[in-house]
Amino acid sequence: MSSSASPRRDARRNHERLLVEAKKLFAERGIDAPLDELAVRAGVGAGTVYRHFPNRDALVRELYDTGVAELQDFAPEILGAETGWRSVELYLERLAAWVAESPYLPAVMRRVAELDPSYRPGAEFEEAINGLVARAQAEGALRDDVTAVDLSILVDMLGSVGQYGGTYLPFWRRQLTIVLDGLRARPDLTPLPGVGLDFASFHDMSHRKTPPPVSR
Amino acid sequence: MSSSASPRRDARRNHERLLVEAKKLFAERGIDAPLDELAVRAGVGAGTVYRHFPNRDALVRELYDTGVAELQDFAPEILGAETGWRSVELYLERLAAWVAESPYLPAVMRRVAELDPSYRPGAEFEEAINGLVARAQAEGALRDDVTAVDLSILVDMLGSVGQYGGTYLPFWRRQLTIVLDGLRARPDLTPLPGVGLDFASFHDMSHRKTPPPVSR
DNA sequence: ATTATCTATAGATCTATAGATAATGC
DNA sequence: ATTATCTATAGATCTATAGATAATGC
Repeated sequence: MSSSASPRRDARRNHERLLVEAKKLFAERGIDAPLDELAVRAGVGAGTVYRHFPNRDALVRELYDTGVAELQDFAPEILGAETGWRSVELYLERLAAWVAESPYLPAVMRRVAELDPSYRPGAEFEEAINGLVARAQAEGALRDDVTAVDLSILVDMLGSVGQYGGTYLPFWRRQLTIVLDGLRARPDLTPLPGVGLDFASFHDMSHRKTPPPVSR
Repeated sequence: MSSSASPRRDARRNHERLLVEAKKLFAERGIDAPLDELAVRAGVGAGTVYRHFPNRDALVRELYDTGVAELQDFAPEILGAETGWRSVELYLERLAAWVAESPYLPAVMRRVAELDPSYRPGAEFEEAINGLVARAQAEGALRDDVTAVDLSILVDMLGSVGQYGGTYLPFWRRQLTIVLDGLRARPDLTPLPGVGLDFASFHDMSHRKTPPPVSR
C-alpha cells in the first residue's frame, strides 16, 4: 500500500503555504490570478504548485472545502445561544465577519457553483438555521415575515465590504446594527415585498446558468 | 484642424457596441477577461478594440465615466422628493437597483480607484446627500446617528447581489425593506457602534493601498 | 527507496501593433 | 482625402509537464 499514508513533512508545509498565499493572492488580484505568481509568493517552484493542485479548479475547490470546514466551528456558539434572537444576532455577526475577512470567498463560492451546480454542502446547516429563525419568531423578537434565506443574503451583503479592502473592515458593524434594528418584531414594520424562499428553491434559483439578457 | 470633429458613423457604432459588450463580458468573466473575446462578441476585429481603447485601463475608465454619467440622471428625482425620508428611500432604492443591475460596476470602481486614487467624481453629489440626510433627520423620520456615508455603504451592500447573477435580482428588495425599517427613527434603537465618517475621511480611508496583512 | 522539489521548456493564450484594405463624408 | 477596419503576427505571459536533483522516513 503506497497511497494515503500521511504526506512528507515538507509537502505538508508547502501545501499549507500555498493555501495561505492563494487566499491573499485571490483576494488582491482575483480568482484568475496567475499561478506562477502563487509559486513565487509561496516561495516554491512552479512545478510544486501543480503537484499539489493539478489545475486552478482543484485549488479553488480546496479553498471552498476549507471555508466550509471553518463554518462548522461557528455552529455551537450560534445554535447554543440563550435565546433565538441572540442566535440571530450571532449568526449575522459571526458569519458576516468571517465573509468580510475572507474576501476571496465570494468568488470561490461562485466558481464552485459553476463547476458543480449540484454540490450543496451548506445543506447540513439549513435545518438548524430554519429552527433558529422559528425560535426567534416564536419569542416575538424577530419579525414574522423574514426567512432563513433572507438572513443568509443579509450575511453576504454585510460581508461584501471585504471586497473593498481591509480599511473598510471595522465599519460594517454600523450597518449590521441597522439591519438588526430592522429585523426586530415591531407593530409598524413595512411588510417584506415578494416571496420568502426556502433554501431548496433558493439553491435552484441561484444556480441557473447565466443572468437573463438585460436588453436586446 | 483635424481633431475633435465628430467621428465616423461606423466608428461611433463600434464604440457603442464595444461598451455594451464589455459590460456583459466583465460581468460574466471578471474585469480581466481577454479583450480579443470582446472583439469577437462585438463582431469586430481585434485591432479595432485597441483603436478605440489603447489598453484595458482606458476601457475601464470609460465604463467608469459612463457610470458616473448615469448617476446624474437619478439626482432630480431623489433630491426633489417631497420629504427627506422619501429622498432617503429613493436614494437607497434607485442606486442599489442600479448597482445590482450593473454587476461590472464594483470591479470597475475599484480598478479606477487603484489607477488614480485622487479621482473623486462623486464629490459633486456629496453635499446634496449630506443635505438629504440632515433633512430626513430634522423631520424626525431618519435615525439620528446615521451618516450619508453609512447610506452609501448600504447601497453598495444591497447592490452586491448583482455579483451572484441575474436570478437573485428581484429579491434584494426584501433586504432593502429590512434596512429601511432599521433606519427609521425610533425610541428603542441600538446606538450605532464606532464612528460615523464624512465623505472626505471615508475617501481617504478606502483609498489606502492594500489591506493590512491579516497574519504573519 | 520513496516522495517531493526545482529548473527548463513546449504549447497555448493574450496584448498590442504594422500594413494592407475598406468605408465615410466634405 | 481621410478615417476606420481587418488580418496577420511578434512578443509577452501563463499553464502544465518532463526529467534531473534533493529531502524525508521506514
